[in-house]
Amino acid sequence: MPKEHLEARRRQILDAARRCFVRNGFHATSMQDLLAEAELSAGAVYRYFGSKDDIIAATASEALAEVAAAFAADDGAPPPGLDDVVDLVLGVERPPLSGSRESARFLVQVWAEALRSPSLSARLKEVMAEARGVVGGLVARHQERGQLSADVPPEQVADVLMALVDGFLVRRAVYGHADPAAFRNGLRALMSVPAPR
Amino acid sequence: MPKEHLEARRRQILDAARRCFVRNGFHATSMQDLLAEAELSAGAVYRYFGSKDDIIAATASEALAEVAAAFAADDGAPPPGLDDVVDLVLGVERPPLSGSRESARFLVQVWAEALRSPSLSARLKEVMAEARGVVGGLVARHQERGQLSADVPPEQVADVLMALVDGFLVRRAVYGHADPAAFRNGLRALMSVPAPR
DNA sequence: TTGTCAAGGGCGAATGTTCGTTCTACGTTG
DNA sequence: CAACGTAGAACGAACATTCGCCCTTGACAA
Repeated sequence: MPKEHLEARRRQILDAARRCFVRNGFHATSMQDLLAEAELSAGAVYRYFGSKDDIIAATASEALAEVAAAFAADDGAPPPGLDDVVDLVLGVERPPLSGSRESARFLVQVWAEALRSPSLSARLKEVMAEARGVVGGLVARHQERGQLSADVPPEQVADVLMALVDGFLVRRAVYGHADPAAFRNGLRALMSVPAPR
Repeated sequence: MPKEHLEARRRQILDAARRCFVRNGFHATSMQDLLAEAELSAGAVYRYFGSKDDIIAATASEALAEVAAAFAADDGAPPPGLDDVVDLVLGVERPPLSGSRESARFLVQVWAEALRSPSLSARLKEVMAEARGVVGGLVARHQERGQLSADVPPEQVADVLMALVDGFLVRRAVYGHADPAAFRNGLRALMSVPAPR
């Protein structure tokens, strides 16, 4: 009886917490908000988590794990077109990262929280460093095939691609209007600009 | 006596508030933190601002005004190279927007806060819509000169450019390592990718 | 089958703290 | 002396967290 029930309760709490945090941010969400959303009492929740900070850390960590998984899944995959990389990472077809506007909103909150939590910041940098490696590898393979000028460090291109993803997430979370197809279209156009001067 | 002194006090409070908010976020900053940073008493601060929310709104609004000004300054300017647009907007030479890591951090906090404040969200969308118009205009002029394929709506390209800026800000704020020159370099490489397939 | 008991999950009022805000008394200045 | 700014103690509300009690559950003895 215990094992699976305990895990289910934990999930119930984390899911409720995520909904609250998406709606109101970490620090503007009170424990009472969270308890109401989870339909649980204070005593019950505190049996599973030691403090509110623990719950914040757990939800944030889970979200980052999803991001890491989304990038790791592309590692070693047959090298797609370079803008397909963006597609993948925008999660047009890959649910975890881009799930919906809620995921984007939550990630923005995580960024903000990482600005004041050293441990969260460390974990975030870790995840992004790994992702940079994966994307950098894809870029390098394109360079070997001559589809991209080879005299620029692959990491620099990877940084730009990942910044595009972050920027897209911001637009989806904050501004609302973020159509992946239109975005891809714009990027495609940008990628065909001739060298300057 | 009154006029300029009042304005100076207001500035003193807003500057202190900004420092606090950058350090700890809006809601994890207490009034006492703020009072200590401003070296003022509660009574003094509440003479200038009605509530903590007013202070949050004022600092956020000020930051957005700086962003708007940075974009507006480029309107009607002689059309630079398309990656120069990115330079401008990254603020390599334009202090207000990119000032430093602190500005980027503060903007991330503003994004997060906009997720729960309708009025701030509205103001943010307003500013970004205007910026989109400016950048879209620059893109359109490039299209007229044949420097960019003309069969794509300028706004779509503008969205990508602005997402790049947002993404760059995230990286500067959160991950620390964000060298504008390297970024520009990576983007330059990306912009010379031949058409796919 | 039925009665008993120990264990533990769950509850929600109570707790002490900290929050944002207000109020009154005290300089300071023109 | 009047008027204005400022300070800091004081206030109620709301916060995160704790604590003692209830109820359910499963094993076991009768």
